[in-house]
Amino acid sequence: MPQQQKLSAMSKCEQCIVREFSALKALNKDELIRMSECKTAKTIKKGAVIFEEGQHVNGVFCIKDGVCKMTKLSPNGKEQIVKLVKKGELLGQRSMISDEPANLSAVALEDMQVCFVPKSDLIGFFNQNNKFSMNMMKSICGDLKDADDLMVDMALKTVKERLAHTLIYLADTLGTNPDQTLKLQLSREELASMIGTATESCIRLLSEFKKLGYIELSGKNISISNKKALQAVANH
Amino acid sequence: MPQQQKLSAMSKCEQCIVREFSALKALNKDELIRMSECKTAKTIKKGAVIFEEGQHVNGVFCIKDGVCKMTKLSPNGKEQIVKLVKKGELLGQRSMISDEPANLSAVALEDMQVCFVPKSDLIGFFNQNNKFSMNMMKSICGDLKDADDLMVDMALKTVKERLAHTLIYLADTLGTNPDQTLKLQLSREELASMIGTATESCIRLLSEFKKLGYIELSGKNISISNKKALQAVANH
DNA sequence: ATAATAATATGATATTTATCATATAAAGTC
DNA sequence: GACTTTATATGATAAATATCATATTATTAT
Repeated sequence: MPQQQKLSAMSKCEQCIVREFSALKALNKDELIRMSECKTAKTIKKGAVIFEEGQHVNGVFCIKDGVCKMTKLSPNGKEQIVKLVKKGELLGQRSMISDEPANLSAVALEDMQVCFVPKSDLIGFFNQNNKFSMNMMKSICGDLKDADDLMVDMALKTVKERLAHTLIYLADTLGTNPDQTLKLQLSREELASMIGTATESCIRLLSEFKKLGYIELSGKNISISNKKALQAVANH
Repeated sequence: MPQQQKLSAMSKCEQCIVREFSALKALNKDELIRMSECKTAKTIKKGAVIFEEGQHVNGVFCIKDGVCKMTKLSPNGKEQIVKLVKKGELLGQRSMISDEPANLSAVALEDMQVCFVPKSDLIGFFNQNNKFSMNMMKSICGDLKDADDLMVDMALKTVKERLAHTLIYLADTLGTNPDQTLKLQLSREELASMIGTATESCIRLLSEFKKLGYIELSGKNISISNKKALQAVANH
């Protein structure tokens, strides 16, 4: 039963690649074995909601595979993508640590494999492993820096600059396929809601970049053909 | 020598009001006494730079009195105010915890009284007092939530909405004088750089709010005369 | 396959916001 | 106090962006 075997291997945190990333890398073998026992593995289909703004999460999701978007709804019903979270990263820490309902919704952009670790168990690790707490704090500090930077970009950069920047970010952070297209496929609406603009404006600027020879478009696939030029747009 | 006495009282963390706010409230009397010995009290004049983007801070400033702005310079030289930090709050934690140069500059908006606590001493408190670490983490999580929310506001709200929101925020968070004017006096340029717009646009919208009877202006003094109306503008 | 639906694309126009110009008022400086 | 500089204010205009309309192309469902 190779299928069964695979599932059994999957369930051991001490053998999971994800343990080498995020704050989890501070956990020792014993702690990882303990985590194996308290975690719940889940498969999440593309488009499914992992948790929603306002919901109590009460634990952390550890992303083994896939990417999700963190979004917030404005009073007038528009959705803003605040950040993307990918393989190797954690989800829901802020809400868990603050003991507050989630501030953002998490929605899968691809099929995902995640493990849920309940708060009670994590608090145990916090108390007995200082390096783990410290790592978690550093990781949240990184998120804070990113959020501040993004806020400044929103305030000071034009939509065109933000689109150029976002395309480079998508290529650098989430990678490209052998044919150079971005691995993560976003709808134009999603791309627009990452950069904070109307879908039509986003489409128009993509067309413009295409005409200038900076990118290529075919359906949902986007590839960067002149990264230097895009970078120049992004930085001024 | 009442003056001398006052100074001596000021130097004891265990008697400082600020200890009741921020993550410091988790420290016990012994720890506060220890902190008194390692801290350095400083007076900072309005307009003075506390630390600058890119600088290594290597500790935390504890604000006993006054307000400062945290700013970031864009590549094209424009300054964005990312947040205000006031009495009772800490300054420089993110940079210290991440072990990175400061991401933002801190500039006094009023005369300030602050105490600097070196990193080495704080790390000691982190290691021996779990509640302190946890409080610090919660406080940074709060900052992260604020940053995310601000980012969404920048992306989805108009300049008018952001100005209305900011005026209410200034009144609620930093208070008003007996004559109803906002306690914190910002230049039009600073107000504009909080909401992420051109100074002229900010001035124009202030005039508009004045004409509508929402606010009153006299020099640098701003007072809110119709909070409900402003709130309505801010929320839609 | 074909119809129905949703996503992408592009034009026309309105709105918002920035920029440039200039006037007035306030605050520092000698 | 007169002068200089800086901040505030407002008009005129340009640029950026949103909105509405409509076509075209993909996707999905039957």
